[in-house]
Amino acid sequence: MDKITAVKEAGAQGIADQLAIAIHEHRLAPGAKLSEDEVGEVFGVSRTVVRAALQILAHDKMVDLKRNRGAFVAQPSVKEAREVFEARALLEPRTARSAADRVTQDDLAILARHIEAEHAALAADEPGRALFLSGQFHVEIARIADQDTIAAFIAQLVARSSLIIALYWHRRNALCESHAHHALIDAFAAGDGDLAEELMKNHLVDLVTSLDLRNRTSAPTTLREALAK
Amino acid sequence: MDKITAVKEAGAQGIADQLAIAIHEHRLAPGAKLSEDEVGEVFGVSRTVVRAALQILAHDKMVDLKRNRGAFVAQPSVKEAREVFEARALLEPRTARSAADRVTQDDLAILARHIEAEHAALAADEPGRALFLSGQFHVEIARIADQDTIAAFIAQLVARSSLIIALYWHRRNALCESHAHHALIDAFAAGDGDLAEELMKNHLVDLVTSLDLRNRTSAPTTLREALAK
DNA sequence: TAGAGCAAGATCGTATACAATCATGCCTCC
DNA sequence: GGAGGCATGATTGTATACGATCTTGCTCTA
Repeated sequence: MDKITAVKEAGAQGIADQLAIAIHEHRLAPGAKLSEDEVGEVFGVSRTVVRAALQILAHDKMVDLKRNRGAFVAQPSVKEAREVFEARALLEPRTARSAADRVTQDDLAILARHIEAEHAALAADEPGRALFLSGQFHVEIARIADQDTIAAFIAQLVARSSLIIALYWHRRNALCESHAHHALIDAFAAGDGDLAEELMKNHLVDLVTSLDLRNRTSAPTTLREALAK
Repeated sequence: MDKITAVKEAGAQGIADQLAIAIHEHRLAPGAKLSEDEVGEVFGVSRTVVRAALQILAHDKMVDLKRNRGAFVAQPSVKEAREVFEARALLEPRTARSAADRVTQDDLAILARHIEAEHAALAADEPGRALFLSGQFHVEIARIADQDTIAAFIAQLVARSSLIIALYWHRRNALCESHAHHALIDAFAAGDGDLAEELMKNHLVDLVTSLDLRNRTSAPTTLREALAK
């Protein structure tokens, strides 16, 4: 309730942020319908501002806007999933290197707190929130590199990655992420750009290989899949 | 008139596209005001859809939305300009390599037509249109690489580059672009990914060095600049 | 005469009302 | 009994009206 009034003051962007976090934390599953009336009622605003929020999310590819049908949480296809991680592979390693060159003690403390919060979320049995924080870790690195433009791209790609993980997650090794992030912090602390770039590259490869991206389950195959079973 | 009715059917995205092209072709200068009423009257739609179009452009950083003030064509800062070309340097060379591996005869013909149209625009004394086509050449390469996600990023970066060029263009050597693009086509035709990647890398460096990004003229310095003169 | 306060105009932000479109269930006809 | 068509309900698309905020020019006072 308190959160909602704060959101109302922030306008459409605030509502978009709240919805994005809910999607990011897997509290809204891919394919879920976001009715304008319903969302508006929840946040206590009219459809006008809800529509603006949904447009923001649609532009970030987090929801699909179907004409005269409504807004649905996006269901990235296998091709889209590959493309997202392809883009991350181009952007993030070099950005991690830049971050290693510019990182400050304050930045290191912030990153450490991120990991701490992630562990706390896992301990509290909130895996969705842990995943969200794990993603924010990557965005924070771009911020440290002082690259706002690239950071915006990475933020979008991380959010889409969350949807991809919701759809295609296969291996259940939640711990590997933390180790990779810890190793990155160590590389930052040592100011080792080469190592940071390499670690990030490998970390992204690990992420992709933990997914099941064989071309069987495409986006609009839900009904066919139910049939096959 | 004919164009406007077509846009009206395309809705907000159509209006956003038209405005984006006008900005891209330097027919709308950085800082120009885009009044909702005025735009709505021009396209024959209400403010509702105009607002949606302006939001799309704002999300792509082509217009600045100032609360209770209105929408203005963006004026990228020097920092933003550097960041845009930094991002392009990360994305485009590797994408050019992928394109070289996947290019077809049809693709080569399309690229050739792009350059042809660019020359025609220059001959017709439409340098803005030539610049627009020159940018689309880069987007087309991402499309050839079959990377829709990266292509969307590059499209945004190219559009922002157009604003940056409008603000910071220095050297007046319009021909170098065509040569670089011709060389890229040759590399594609030869299927030489290494060469394509290197050519694109150098091409982007050339673009940056043709700009004057010394930190004197920041975004909100228009009045101070007028004073100094 | 210069500056501060105020008021009027313009423009944006939001809500609501109406129109258009699509999905779904029912009815009729074959 | 099944399939096609139609009507109804729900939901989105668009326009318009009203309220909030900012700009700007005027006036009054020191």
